[in-house]
Amino acid sequence: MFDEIEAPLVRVLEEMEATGIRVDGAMLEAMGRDLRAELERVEREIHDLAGHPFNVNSPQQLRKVLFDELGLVPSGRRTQKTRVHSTGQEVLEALAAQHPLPARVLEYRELSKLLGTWVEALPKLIDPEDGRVHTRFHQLGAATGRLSSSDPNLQNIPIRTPLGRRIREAFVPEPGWLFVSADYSQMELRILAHLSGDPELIRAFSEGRDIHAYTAAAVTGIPLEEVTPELRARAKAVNFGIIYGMSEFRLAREQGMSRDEARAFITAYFERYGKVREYIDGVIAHVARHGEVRTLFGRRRSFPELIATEDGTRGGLSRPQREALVRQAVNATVQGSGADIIKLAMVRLHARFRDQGLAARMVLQVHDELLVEVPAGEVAQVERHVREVMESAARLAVPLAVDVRSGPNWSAVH
DNA sequence: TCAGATCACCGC
DNA sequence: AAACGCGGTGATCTGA
Repeated sequence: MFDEIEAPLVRVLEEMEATGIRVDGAMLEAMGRDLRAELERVEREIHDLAGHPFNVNSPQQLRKVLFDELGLVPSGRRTQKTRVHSTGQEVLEALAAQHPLPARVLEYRELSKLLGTWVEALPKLIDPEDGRVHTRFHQLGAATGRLSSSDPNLQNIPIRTPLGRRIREAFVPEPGWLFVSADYSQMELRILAHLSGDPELIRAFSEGRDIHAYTAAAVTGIPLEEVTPELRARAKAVNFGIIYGMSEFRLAREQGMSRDEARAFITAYFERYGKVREYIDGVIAHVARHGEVRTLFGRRRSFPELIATEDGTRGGLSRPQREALVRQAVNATVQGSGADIIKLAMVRLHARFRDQGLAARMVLQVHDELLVEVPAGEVAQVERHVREVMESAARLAVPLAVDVRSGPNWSAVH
């Protein structure tokens, strides 16, 4: 782990930080003008609906307007520390049925988030020397072995909404260069298939299936062709939820199912993917004995509090505390193995570019994606090298599939 | 003016 | 009592 991955990665990250990534400041300034105008319009609508002005950015003031003044019925969801009524996204979506204001607030929040966190912040961080933004990569920024990124964080640039995606358009290569983006397809589920050895999950990936649709069919017994988008979305939630140790409570809440339906779905999942259940139980037993878990390549994360005591007590932890640590331990094997694999790929890809005399250079890593800035004439070669290096970084029981695309900005490659 | 807590929300 | 893992950032609020 240290000699072959972390030690050589130091220089790779150092070079990526020094290289930075080019950001089109003028484009963001123009977006900023549009967004500010739009934000003011939405803000006026909100104030009209409330009957008076207030700071929409203040959950405290918003709470007062929604629940005291307009008399909307709270959902029951409370905030974490102060246990007051939440004004979070899910709550506002539900409240939208009662009054037009919550939907406007959701709109306001999207605009204000994009404007404040990226559109206004990024231009200030462009180095006037080279027109590029130089993030910091923290090699062990996450407890699982993942990188983190700060000042600015370039691992959480928007992509989900159309407006958000426009921010990615401002990330551009040098004139005459292109971006090549490569991302591991369903990386963590493939790792789970490998670690658990589950034959059904392995078959799905080996046959190149749409894993969420496949799971939906496998769990319900419905033929693959008859899986509806809604059913597929539920299966997708379960596929991810398994990696995170999701409860039936949350699945039910988020998918609009009853507790019984959610429980049945999860039960059916483990009946179909039995080795996944065994794998999770195996990790839990291992950490109870050794107080640590290991990833595919031997990275360790310590959980001393989870070592089983002689008398079977929980070592001073409440049940929720212990369960939270167990979820962390199980997830760390999967997420950490993903980190191992992409970090090794980065080390090898850097060496490959050097050995092949290519000018191409890695500029970003976003957990399962590498973004490379490439002279136009090298694109075809680099695409081949990137795919080859990433796909062969680990030999798993399933193929490690990589999607590779090139384009003129960071939005165009997705 | 500043630090820390809180809430909310962006990504994988 | 809590309920899905890993991060970072901005706005607000509070108190020094």
